[in-house]
Amino acid sequence: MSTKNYYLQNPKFYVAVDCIIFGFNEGELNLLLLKRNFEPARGAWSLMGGFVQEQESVDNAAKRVLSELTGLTDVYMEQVGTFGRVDRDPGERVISVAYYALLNINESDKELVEQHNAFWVNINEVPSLVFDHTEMIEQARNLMRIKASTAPISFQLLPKLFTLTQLQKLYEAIYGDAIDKRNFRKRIAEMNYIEKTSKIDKSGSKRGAVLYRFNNKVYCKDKKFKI
Amino acid sequence: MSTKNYYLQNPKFYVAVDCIIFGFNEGELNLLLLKRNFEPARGAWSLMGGFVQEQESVDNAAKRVLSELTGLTDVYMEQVGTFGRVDRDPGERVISVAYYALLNINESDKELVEQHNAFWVNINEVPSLVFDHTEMIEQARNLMRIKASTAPISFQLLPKLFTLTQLQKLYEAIYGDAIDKRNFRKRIAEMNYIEKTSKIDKSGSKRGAVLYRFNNKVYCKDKKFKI
DNA sequence: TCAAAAGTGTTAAGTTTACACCCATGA
DNA sequence: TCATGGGTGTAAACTTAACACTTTTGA
Repeated sequence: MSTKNYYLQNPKFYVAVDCIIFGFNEGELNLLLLKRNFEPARGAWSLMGGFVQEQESVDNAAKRVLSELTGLTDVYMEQVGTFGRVDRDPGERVISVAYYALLNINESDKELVEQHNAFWVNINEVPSLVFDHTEMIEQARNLMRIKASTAPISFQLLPKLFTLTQLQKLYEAIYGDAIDKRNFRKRIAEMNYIEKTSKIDKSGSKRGAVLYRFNNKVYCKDKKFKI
Repeated sequence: MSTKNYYLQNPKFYVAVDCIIFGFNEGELNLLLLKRNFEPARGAWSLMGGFVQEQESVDNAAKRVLSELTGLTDVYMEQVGTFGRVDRDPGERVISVAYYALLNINESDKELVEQHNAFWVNINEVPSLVFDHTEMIEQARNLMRIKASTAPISFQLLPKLFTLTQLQKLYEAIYGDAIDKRNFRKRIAEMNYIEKTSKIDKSGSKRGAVLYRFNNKVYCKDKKFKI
């Protein structure tokens, strides 16, 4: 068999990417979902997705699709997995690679989001979704939870300066469980790459809370993280 | 835009699966690798792979490809991830989904393995591989290590009856690190789904070692596992 | 009789959890 | 002056890690 035939005798497929986009605002973990104003499945809720093109890697397709919706580049993304059931998309056979993204809601382009008819939805109030998108979210959420407990990815969801109460609320939303304030702060105090600044946030309380910052350079020295 | 056009304007791709096949024998963790006697990259080492076909899911393609090489069905497999760099396969653009499989070497069909020019290679002595297969193995190994510490998947690599020394050697191979015998056995003793049998294995020592068995029904009751 | 693998408990160190009050401030 | 969120330490429970000798038996 020639090298050429080795490929030629096999079928080709549409390959898509779907993005599970996490955002955090006012103590709530949200997902950015589309209320589809296009076919197929017009009117239904879905993840933001798109097709892989000839001259882009699958990873880059995910970045492009995310940027089409949010205007953001350089966003933290991680592959969740590939969904390849024959009938997962009833219109055509499409193999889809899911990615999750973590971003700061306030940095996203609100106009673009509106144009796409996309909405931030509380992670505990996700509506029914097309195809296997519910399963994708489930897997993404589990992966993200595990990763967030062992690597400092949660800061992607926060502004550069944040209070410890914000950080704790975020972890409570990720884990879906309350965390003891003193134990939490004890653990944070041990990570010297979570740096106290001299700035105070007065928006959340009368007394004001110290603002902290994640210092990636310091983190890279030991790379130990556990919450 | 019509529903039809929605798909039609997009390109299609070859989609492959590649299998990272783990086996355990005589205290060693091995991978089943091909010394390719076919194009492309004839003569080079690679993972066993194959193309996804029209009427099969991606998961089923992985199962089929594994079974073509080993004769085995109902093997424990898990998706590692999708590798989609544009030039990852220099012959043609191919998007590949990697899976790892855990099986008992002695149950595999030795004739089929030989026909494919495949060999069991110690995991610490893996040769250079084609394309991005080295990276696939790296990821698979990490995933498997994490999974093996929190779910009873290691038994897939052992015969139905096994000694505690075998089990310990297996975990030492998975973690690449020595384990304290008494602490290990203490942990095993707490898992009452790892059942002592009345059988003795005399092959590994003069004295003989008690054979144990994994009882999945008992495991399913509490599903707690941690090694 | 001895070499080789099987089997067996205790203690110290470290980690995790539970828990309650004072502080600063703006309204 | 009081309601609100910010900030702080200790002790008990639990988990993990370190460690060495006796047993059995076939060669």
